[in-house]
Amino acid sequence: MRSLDATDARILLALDSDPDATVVALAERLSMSRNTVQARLRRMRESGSLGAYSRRVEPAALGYPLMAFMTLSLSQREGDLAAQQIVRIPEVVEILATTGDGDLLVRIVAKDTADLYRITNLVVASAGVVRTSTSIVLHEVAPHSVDGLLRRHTTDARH
Amino acid sequence: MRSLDATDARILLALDSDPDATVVALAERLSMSRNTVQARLRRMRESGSLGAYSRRVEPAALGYPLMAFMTLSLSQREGDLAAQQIVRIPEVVEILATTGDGDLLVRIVAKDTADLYRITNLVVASAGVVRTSTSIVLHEVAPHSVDGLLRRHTTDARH
DNA sequence: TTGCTTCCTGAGCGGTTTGCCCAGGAGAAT
DNA sequence: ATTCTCCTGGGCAAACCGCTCAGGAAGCAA
Repeated sequence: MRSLDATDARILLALDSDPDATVVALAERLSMSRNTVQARLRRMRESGSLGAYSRRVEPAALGYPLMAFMTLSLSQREGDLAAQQIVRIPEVVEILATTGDGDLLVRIVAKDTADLYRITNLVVASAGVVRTSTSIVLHEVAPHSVDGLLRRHTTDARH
Repeated sequence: MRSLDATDARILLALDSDPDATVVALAERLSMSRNTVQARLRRMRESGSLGAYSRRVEPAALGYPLMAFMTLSLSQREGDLAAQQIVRIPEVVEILATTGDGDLLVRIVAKDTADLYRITNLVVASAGVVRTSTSIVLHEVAPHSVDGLLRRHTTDARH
Protein backbone atom coordinates (compact mmCIF):
# COMPACT_ATOMS: atom_id res chain seq x y z
CA MET A 1 0.00 0.00 0.00
CA ARG A 2 1.41 3.29 -1.11
CA SER A 3 1.69 6.09 1.38
CA LEU A 4 -0.25 9.09 0.18
CA ASP A 5 1.25 12.56 0.11
CA ALA A 6 -0.21 16.05 0.03
CA THR A 7 -0.82 15.96 -3.71
CA ASP A 8 -2.74 12.71 -3.46
CA ALA A 9 -4.82 14.14 -0.64
CA ARG A 10 -5.70 17.19 -2.72
CA ILE A 11 -6.87 15.00 -5.57
CA LEU A 12 -8.98 12.90 -3.23
CA LEU A 13 -10.55 15.95 -1.66
CA ALA A 14 -11.45 17.31 -5.08
CA LEU A 15 -12.97 13.96 -5.95
CA ASP A 16 -14.94 14.11 -2.74
CA SER A 17 -16.66 17.32 -3.71
CA ASP A 18 -17.29 16.05 -7.23
CA PRO A 19 -16.99 12.26 -7.39
CA ASP A 20 -17.56 12.14 -11.14
CA ALA A 21 -15.18 14.81 -12.25
CA THR A 22 -13.00 13.86 -15.20
CA VAL A 23 -9.25 13.80 -14.92
CA VAL A 24 -9.09 16.91 -17.06
CA ALA A 25 -11.47 18.77 -14.78
CA LEU A 26 -9.51 17.76 -11.69
CA ALA A 27 -6.22 18.84 -13.23
CA GLU A 28 -7.66 22.21 -14.14
CA ARG A 29 -9.21 22.74 -10.73
CA LEU A 30 -6.08 21.78 -8.87
CA SER A 31 -3.74 23.59 -11.25
CA MET A 32 -1.83 20.45 -12.03
CA SER A 33 -0.92 18.76 -15.22
CA ARG A 34 -3.33 16.21 -16.54
CA ASN A 35 -0.51 13.71 -16.56
CA THR A 36 0.11 14.16 -12.87
CA VAL A 37 -3.48 13.58 -11.84
CA GLN A 38 -3.73 10.57 -14.09
CA ALA A 39 -0.51 9.03 -12.78
CA ARG A 40 -1.48 9.63 -9.16
CA LEU A 41 -4.89 8.09 -9.54
CA ARG A 42 -3.47 5.07 -11.26
CA ARG A 43 -0.89 4.57 -8.54
CA MET A 44 -3.46 4.94 -5.80
CA ARG A 45 -5.67 2.36 -7.44
CA GLU A 46 -2.96 -0.14 -8.13
CA SER A 47 -1.32 0.14 -4.76
CA GLY A 48 -4.52 -0.62 -2.92
CA SER A 49 -4.84 2.71 -1.18
CA LEU A 50 -8.46 2.80 -2.29
CA GLY A 51 -10.95 0.29 -0.97
CA ALA A 52 -13.79 -1.37 -2.81
CA TYR A 53 -16.23 0.75 -4.74
CA SER A 54 -19.20 -0.63 -2.83
CA ARG A 55 -18.00 1.08 0.29
CA ARG A 56 -19.83 4.06 -1.10
CA VAL A 57 -23.18 2.30 -1.17
CA GLU A 58 -25.56 3.43 1.54
CA PRO A 59 -27.18 0.41 3.18
CA ALA A 60 -30.30 2.51 3.64
CA ALA A 61 -30.65 2.75 -0.13
CA LEU A 62 -30.65 -1.02 -0.28
CA GLY A 63 -33.52 -1.15 2.18
CA TYR A 64 -31.56 -1.49 5.41
CA PRO A 65 -32.15 1.70 7.38
CA LEU A 66 -31.32 0.17 10.75
CA MET A 67 -27.77 -0.22 12.02
CA ALA A 68 -26.47 -1.87 15.18
CA PHE A 69 -23.29 -3.02 16.83
CA MET A 70 -22.87 -6.26 18.67
CA THR A 71 -20.02 -6.94 21.05
CA LEU A 72 -19.27 -10.65 21.27
CA SER A 73 -17.34 -12.62 23.80
CA LEU A 74 -16.05 -15.89 22.44
CA SER A 75 -15.00 -19.12 24.02
CA GLN A 76 -11.28 -19.72 23.66
CA ARG A 77 -11.78 -22.97 21.81
CA GLU A 78 -14.39 -22.13 19.26
CA GLY A 79 -13.54 -18.51 18.67
CA ASP A 80 -12.43 -18.99 15.08
CA LEU A 81 -15.57 -20.94 14.26
CA ALA A 82 -17.76 -18.03 15.30
CA ALA A 83 -16.11 -15.60 12.92
CA GLN A 84 -16.43 -18.04 10.06
CA GLN A 85 -20.13 -18.49 10.66
CA ILE A 86 -20.91 -14.84 11.23
CA VAL A 87 -19.10 -13.73 8.12
CA ARG A 88 -21.67 -15.57 6.04
CA ILE A 89 -24.59 -13.50 7.27
CA PRO A 90 -25.13 -10.84 4.59
CA GLU A 91 -26.46 -8.30 7.07
CA VAL A 92 -23.15 -8.42 8.89
CA VAL A 93 -21.24 -5.68 7.12
CA GLU A 94 -18.10 -5.54 9.26
CA ILE A 95 -16.29 -7.72 11.79
CA LEU A 96 -13.43 -6.49 13.92
CA ALA A 97 -11.35 -8.33 16.51
CA THR A 98 -10.79 -5.99 19.43
CA THR A 99 -9.31 -5.71 22.88
CA GLY A 100 -11.52 -4.80 25.80
CA ASP A 101 -14.97 -5.94 26.84
CA GLY A 102 -15.54 -8.39 24.02
CA ASP A 103 -13.49 -10.20 21.47
CA LEU A 104 -15.42 -9.30 18.37
CA LEU A 105 -17.16 -6.11 17.32
CA VAL A 106 -19.80 -6.76 14.68
CA ARG A 107 -21.67 -4.17 12.66
CA ILE A 108 -25.00 -5.22 11.25
CA VAL A 109 -27.76 -3.59 9.24
CA ALA A 110 -31.43 -4.54 9.13
CA LYS A 111 -34.69 -3.74 7.37
CA ASP A 112 -36.64 -3.15 10.59
CA THR A 113 -36.66 -4.13 14.23
CA ALA A 114 -38.10 -7.58 13.54
CA ASP A 115 -35.34 -8.15 11.05
CA LEU A 116 -32.78 -6.94 13.55
CA TYR A 117 -34.15 -9.37 16.09
CA ARG A 118 -33.79 -12.22 13.64
CA ILE A 119 -30.21 -11.31 12.77
CA THR A 120 -29.03 -10.85 16.34
CA ASN A 121 -30.43 -14.27 17.12
CA LEU A 122 -28.48 -15.70 14.22
CA VAL A 123 -25.29 -14.19 15.56
CA VAL A 124 -25.93 -15.21 19.13
CA ALA A 125 -26.60 -18.78 18.04
CA SER A 126 -23.20 -19.06 16.35
CA ALA A 127 -20.74 -21.56 17.74
CA GLY A 128 -18.36 -20.23 20.35
CA VAL A 129 -20.33 -17.12 21.27
CA VAL A 130 -20.63 -17.01 25.03
CA ARG A 131 -21.87 -13.49 25.68
CA THR A 132 -23.24 -10.64 23.58
CA SER A 133 -24.26 -7.06 23.94
CA THR A 134 -26.17 -5.11 21.30
CA SER A 135 -26.28 -1.36 20.72
CA ILE A 136 -28.68 0.10 18.23
CA VAL A 137 -27.52 3.16 16.30
CA LEU A 138 -30.03 5.94 16.91
CA HIS A 139 -28.34 8.62 14.86
CA GLU A 140 -25.29 9.07 12.69
CA VAL A 141 -23.82 12.15 14.33
CA ALA A 142 -20.88 12.05 11.95
CA PRO A 143 -20.96 9.49 9.13
CA HIS A 144 -17.73 7.78 8.31
CA SER A 145 -15.35 10.28 6.76
CA VAL A 146 -11.62 10.84 6.48
CA ASP A 147 -12.04 14.38 5.24
CA GLY A 148 -10.31 15.86 8.24
CA LEU A 149 -7.32 13.62 7.73
CA LEU A 150 -7.14 14.45 4.05
CA ARG A 151 -7.38 18.16 4.75
CA ARG A 152 -4.57 17.98 7.25
CA HIS A 153 -2.50 16.01 4.80
CA THR A 154 -2.73 18.74 2.19
CA THR A 155 -0.97 21.23 4.44
CA ASP A 156 1.77 18.86 5.47
CA ALA A 157 5.04 19.42 3.71
CA ARG A 158 5.75 15.78 4.44
CA HIS A 159 4.32 13.21 6.83
CA MET B 1 -32.68 8.54 -1.45
CA ARG B 2 -33.66 6.18 -4.20
CA SER B 3 -34.29 2.57 -3.37
CA LEU B 4 -32.03 0.34 -5.39
CA ASP B 5 -33.32 -2.65 -7.33
CA ALA B 6 -31.71 -5.79 -8.68
CA THR B 7 -30.37 -4.04 -11.77
CA ASP B 8 -28.68 -1.38 -9.69
CA ALA B 9 -27.17 -4.04 -7.48
CA ARG B 10 -25.76 -5.86 -10.47
CA ILE B 11 -24.13 -2.69 -11.73
CA LEU B 12 -22.62 -1.99 -8.34
CA LEU B 13 -21.26 -5.52 -8.04
CA ALA B 14 -19.66 -5.23 -11.46
CA LEU B 15 -18.13 -1.93 -10.39
CA ASP B 16 -16.83 -3.61 -7.28
CA SER B 17 -14.83 -6.13 -9.22
CA ASP B 18 -13.56 -3.46 -11.60
CA PRO B 19 -13.95 -0.01 -10.11
CA ASP B 20 -12.65 1.75 -13.19
CA ALA B 21 -14.66 0.00 -15.85
CA THR B 22 -16.22 2.29 -18.41
CA VAL B 23 -19.96 2.43 -18.87
CA VAL B 24 -19.59 0.63 -22.16
CA ALA B 25 -17.64 -2.19 -20.57
CA LEU B 26 -20.22 -2.55 -17.80
CA ALA B 27 -23.08 -2.63 -20.27
CA GLU B 28 -21.39 -5.30 -22.29
CA ARG B 29 -20.51 -7.41 -19.29
CA LEU B 30 -24.01 -7.21 -17.85
CA SER B 31 -25.73 -7.59 -21.21
CA MET B 32 -27.57 -4.33 -20.85
CA SER B 33 -27.89 -1.33 -23.05
CA ARG B 34 -25.35 1.39 -22.55
CA ASN B 35 -28.18 3.82 -22.01
CA THR B 36 -29.52 1.77 -19.13
CA VAL B 37 -26.25 1.59 -17.25
CA GLN B 38 -25.67 5.28 -17.80
CA ALA B 39 -29.13 6.24 -16.58
CA ARG B 40 -28.89 4.01 -13.51
CA LEU B 41 -25.54 5.38 -12.48
CA ARG B 42 -26.71 8.93 -12.91
CA ARG B 43 -29.79 8.29 -10.81
CA MET B 44 -27.82 6.58 -8.07
CA ARG B 45 -25.43 9.50 -7.91
CA GLU B 46 -28.06 12.18 -7.93
CA SER B 47 -30.36 10.48 -5.45
CA GLY B 48 -27.63 10.16 -2.84
CA SER B 49 -27.54 6.39 -2.78
CA LEU B 50 -23.78 6.62 -3.04
CA GLY B 51 -21.76 8.12 -0.21
CA ALA B 52 -18.68 10.28 -0.46
CA TYR B 53 -15.81 9.15 -2.61
CA SER B 54 -13.35 9.37 0.27
CA ARG B 55 -15.06 6.45 1.94
CA ARG B 56 -12.85 4.37 -0.27
CA VAL B 57 -9.64 5.82 1.15
CA GLU B 58 -7.79 3.45 3.47
CA PRO B 59 -6.69 5.35 6.60
CA ALA B 60 -3.63 3.12 6.69
CA ALA B 61 -2.52 4.59 3.37
CA LEU B 62 -2.68 8.03 4.96
CA GLY B 63 -0.38 6.91 7.73
CA TYR B 64 -2.96 5.82 10.28
CA PRO B 65 -2.63 2.05 10.67
CA LEU B 66 -4.21 1.93 14.11
CA MET B 67 -7.97 1.88 14.67
CA ALA B 68 -9.95 1.96 17.89
CA PHE B 69 -13.46 2.40 19.19
CA MET B 70 -14.41 4.48 22.19
CA THR B 71 -17.71 4.13 23.98
CA LEU B 72 -18.66 7.36 25.68
CA SER B 73 -21.17 8.08 28.39
CA LEU B 74 -22.32 11.66 28.43
CA SER B 75 -23.84 13.87 31.05
CA GLN B 76 -27.43 14.75 30.26
CA ARG B 77 -26.73 18.46 30.20
CA GLU B 78 -23.62 18.74 28.15
CA GLY B 79 -24.14 15.82 25.82
CA ASP B 80 -24.53 17.93 22.70
CA LEU B 81 -21.38 19.87 23.50
CA ALA B 82 -19.31 16.72 23.54
CA ALA B 83 -20.32 15.70 20.05
CA GLN B 84 -19.54 19.17 18.73
CA GLN B 85 -16.07 19.11 20.21
CA ILE B 86 -15.23 15.57 19.24
CA VAL B 87 -16.32 16.05 15.67
CA ARG B 88 -13.49 18.52 15.20
CA ILE B 89 -10.78 15.99 15.91
CA PRO B 90 -9.56 14.82 12.50
CA GLU B 91 -8.63 11.37 13.77
CA VAL B 92 -12.26 10.81 14.72
CA VAL B 93 -13.63 9.27 11.55
CA GLU B 94 -17.12 8.33 12.72
CA ILE B 95 -19.52 9.21 15.53
CA LEU B 96 -22.69 7.29 16.25
CA ALA B 97 -25.33 7.85 18.90
CA THR B 98 -26.36 4.49 20.28
CA THR B 99 -28.49 2.74 22.85
CA GLY B 100 -26.88 0.51 25.42
CA ASP B 101 -23.77 0.87 27.53
CA GLY B 102 -22.77 4.29 26.30
CA ASP B 103 -24.35 7.18 24.49
CA LEU B 104 -21.77 7.67 21.77
CA LEU B 105 -19.70 5.22 19.78
CA VAL B 106 -16.61 6.87 18.32
CA ARG B 107 -14.25 5.38 15.77
CA ILE B 108 -10.76 6.79 15.70
CA VAL B 109 -7.57 6.12 13.78
CA ALA B 110 -4.01 6.85 14.88
CA LYS B 111 -0.42 6.79 13.65
CA ASP B 112 0.86 4.71 16.57
CA THR B 113 0.10 3.93 20.18
CA ALA B 114 1.46 7.22 21.42
CA ASP B 115 -0.77 9.01 18.96
CA LEU B 116 -3.72 6.92 20.06
CA TYR B 117 -3.03 7.86 23.66
CA ARG B 118 -3.01 11.54 22.74
CA ILE B 119 -6.30 11.30 20.85
CA THR B 120 -8.14 9.32 23.48
CA ASN B 121 -7.10 11.94 26.00
CA LEU B 122 -8.49 14.62 23.73
CA VAL B 123 -11.81 12.82 23.56
CA VAL B 124 -11.96 12.08 27.27
CA ALA B 125 -11.26 15.71 28.06
CA SER B 126 -14.27 16.90 26.05
CA ALA B 127 -17.08 18.63 27.87
CA GLY B 128 -19.85 16.35 29.03
CA VAL B 129 -17.96 13.09 28.83
CA VAL B 130 -18.42 11.26 32.11
CA ARG B 131 -17.17 7.78 31.33
CA THR B 132 -15.25 6.14 28.51
CA SER B 133 -14.14 2.73 27.42
CA THR B 134 -11.65 2.09 24.62
CA SER B 135 -11.23 -0.98 22.44
CA ILE B 136 -8.31 -1.28 20.09
CA VAL B 137 -8.91 -3.07 16.82
CA LEU B 138 -6.45 -5.95 16.59
CA HIS B 139 -7.55 -7.32 13.26
CA GLU B 140 -10.07 -6.60 10.56
CA VAL B 141 -11.69 -10.00 10.28
CA ALA B 142 -14.08 -8.70 7.65
CA PRO B 143 -13.55 -5.13 6.39
CA HIS B 144 -16.65 -3.07 5.80
CA SER B 145 -18.53 -4.49 2.84
CA VAL B 146 -22.08 -4.66 1.58
CA ASP B 147 -21.26 -7.27 -1.02
CA GLY B 148 -23.50 -9.87 0.56
CA LEU B 149 -26.43 -7.48 0.55
CA LEU B 150 -25.82 -6.55 -3.08
CA ARG B 151 -25.56 -10.17 -4.09
CA ARG B 152 -28.83 -11.01 -2.40
CA HIS B 153 -30.45 -8.03 -4.05
CA THR B 154 -29.60 -9.28 -7.52
CA THR B 155 -31.68 -12.40 -7.04
CA ASP B 156 -34.67 -10.57 -5.63
CA ALA B 157 -37.46 -10.01 -8.08
CA ARG B 158 -38.42 -7.10 -5.88
CA HIS B 159 -37.77 -6.14 -2.25
C1' DT C 1 30.41 20.35 -8.91
C1' DT C 2 28.81 16.31 -11.31
C1' DG C 3 25.88 12.72 -11.94
C1' DC C 4 21.71 10.07 -10.81
C1' DT C 5 16.98 9.66 -9.79
C1' DT C 6 12.40 11.10 -9.36
C1' DC C 7 8.67 13.85 -10.44
C1' DC C 8 5.99 17.44 -12.88
C1' DT C 9 4.95 19.68 -17.17
C1' DG C 10 3.38 20.60 -21.86
C1' DA C 11 2.52 18.73 -26.14
C1' DG C 12 0.76 15.45 -29.35
C1' DC C 13 -1.68 11.25 -31.21
C1' DG C 14 -5.48 7.91 -32.37
C1' DG C 15 -9.09 5.37 -30.48
C1' DT C 16 -12.62 5.26 -27.33
C1' DT C 17 -16.07 7.05 -24.53
C1' DT C 18 -19.30 10.27 -23.19
C1' DG C 19 -23.55 12.94 -23.08
C1' DC C 20 -27.35 13.71 -25.55
C1' DC C 21 -30.90 12.97 -28.85
C1' DC C 22 -34.65 10.12 -30.95
C1' DA C 23 -38.10 6.32 -32.12
C1' DG C 24 -39.79 1.93 -31.10
C1' DG C 25 -41.45 -1.63 -28.06
C1' DA C 26 -42.30 -4.38 -23.80
C1' DG C 27 -44.59 -4.50 -19.25
C1' DA C 28 -47.27 -2.80 -15.47
C1' DA C 29 -50.85 0.04 -13.69
C1' DT C 30 -54.97 2.88 -14.17
C1' DA D 1 -57.53 0.74 -24.26
C1' DT D 2 -54.59 4.19 -22.54
C1' DT D 3 -51.01 5.96 -19.95
C1' DC D 4 -46.62 5.64 -17.77
C1' DT D 5 -42.18 3.96 -17.08
C1' DC D 6 -38.32 1.69 -18.53
C1' DC D 7 -35.12 -0.70 -21.72
C1' DT D 8 -33.22 -0.87 -26.31
C1' DG D 9 -30.68 0.29 -30.49
C1' DG D 10 -29.10 3.72 -33.37
C1' DG D 11 -26.65 7.94 -34.34
C1' DC D 12 -23.90 12.32 -33.68
C1' DA D 13 -20.23 15.68 -32.31
C1' DA D 14 -17.36 16.74 -28.62
C1' DA D 15 -14.58 15.42 -25.09
C1' DC D 16 -11.82 12.35 -22.82
C1' DC D 17 -8.50 8.59 -22.15
C1' DG D 18 -4.17 6.13 -22.31
C1' DC D 19 0.03 6.50 -24.00
C1' DT D 20 4.34 8.49 -25.48
C1' DC D 21 8.11 11.79 -25.54
C1' DA D 22 11.36 15.63 -24.35
C1' DG D 23 12.49 19.19 -21.25
C1' DG D 24 13.20 21.01 -16.72
C1' DA D 25 13.14 21.38 -11.66
C1' DA D 26 14.27 19.38 -7.11
C1' DG D 27 16.56 16.23 -4.08
C1' DC D 28 20.39 13.25 -2.91
C1' DA D 29 25.08 11.04 -3.03
C1' DA D 30 29.66 11.00 -4.15
